[in-house]
Amino acid sequence: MTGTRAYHHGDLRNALLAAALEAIEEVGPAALSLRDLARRAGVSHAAPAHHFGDKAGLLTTLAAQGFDLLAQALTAAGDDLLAAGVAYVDFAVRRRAHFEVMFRPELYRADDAELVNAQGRARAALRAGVATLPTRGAPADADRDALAAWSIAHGFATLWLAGALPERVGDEPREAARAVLRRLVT
Amino acid sequence: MTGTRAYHHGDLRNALLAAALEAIEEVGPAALSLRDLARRAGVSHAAPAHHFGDKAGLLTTLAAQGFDLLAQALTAAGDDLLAAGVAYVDFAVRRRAHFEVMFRPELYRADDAELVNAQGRARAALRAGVATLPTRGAPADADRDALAAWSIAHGFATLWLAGALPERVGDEPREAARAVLRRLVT
DNA sequence: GTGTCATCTTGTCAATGGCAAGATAGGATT
DNA sequence: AATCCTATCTTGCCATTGACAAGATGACAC
Repeated sequence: MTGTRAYHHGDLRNALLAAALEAIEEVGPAALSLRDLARRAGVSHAAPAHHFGDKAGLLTTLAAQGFDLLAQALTAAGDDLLAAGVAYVDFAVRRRAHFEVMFRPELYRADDAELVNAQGRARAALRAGVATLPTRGAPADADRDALAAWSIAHGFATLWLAGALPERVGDEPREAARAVLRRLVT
Repeated sequence: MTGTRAYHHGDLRNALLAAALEAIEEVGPAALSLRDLARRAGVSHAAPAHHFGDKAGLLTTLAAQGFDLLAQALTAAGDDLLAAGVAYVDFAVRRRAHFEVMFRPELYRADDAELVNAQGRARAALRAGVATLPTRGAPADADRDALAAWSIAHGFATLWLAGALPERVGDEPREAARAVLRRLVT
């Protein structure tokens, strides 16, 4: 992979993004070091700046990528709300680096056009899943139901990632999430 | 407040903690700068190290303080689960700096004794509130119910803090939280 | 009055982000 | 084929930061 091409890396942009995902899984998005990424990719310390401007630029790209991947994952989960919730948690755990960046807007440029578009796609996919939830009470409660579903999935995912959950929950996020989400959905 | 006492500040430790809370609300816990805190308190750049060792030490103190405050807030909310959930969200919003540190364990020393104790108190207060939830199905579901309640409150709180919620949710976290939590509790 | 110790300062070093200026290469134009 | 052109990458630099070491100061005990 790391063929030492002289001067021109060939695919530095993607190599840096891949290295960033690795590094974020190790030390978190805030402690990310552009110079470390450059070392991992075998280029000089200033090379990343050309492709992303600054650290916020790189994280903006990752966040947009993340919202896009989340939209895909939710869409693939289909119309079943429970399945969508499990897919949400599964996404957070398997694409941990992306997920952690996505919900830390102080680290990236939240007004980036491509990012905002990807956010819209993810939001739409979320709403599509919630539409199958039997409305309790007035139909105007749809918004609240959507929020409740998003909240419980998001809360479980972040607590899982933070290591805040008791051990007896187990090490299988999908199963544990399904059991918890069922409490709201059924 | 900032009386320029020569050499001995008098209450530097607390002054630094207060400055840290301010700074975290402005730039987040990861971007916290010990030297900035020193400047805010009017002392030299190395003064914080004496009281907290390093940055992780200061954040460990804040996290422990936060779990303690959360335990108090949940206890004060009483036995009503809905009230406890609202108190949880209210805590996250009003004590944002504490809350953000608490759930970022990579920033502090998670094995600190005082911290672990405070975590235990918060956890106990949480469980006490959940005990009032009518168990659905087998009694062994109590754990799942507790997790579900914690997840939905935590998720709503973090989404609120991340600014991820749509504007139509409003600007009153307590009311919005009550509406969402009711979906699970009732 | 003296000693002792917590508190705080000054000085230093390595690492980082970001900027500026320059070097290189690959492709387009002629 | 020769030249230009532009994206890509490098080297060099500076300010900021966290952390450490050594020293200065003053409060308090005796």
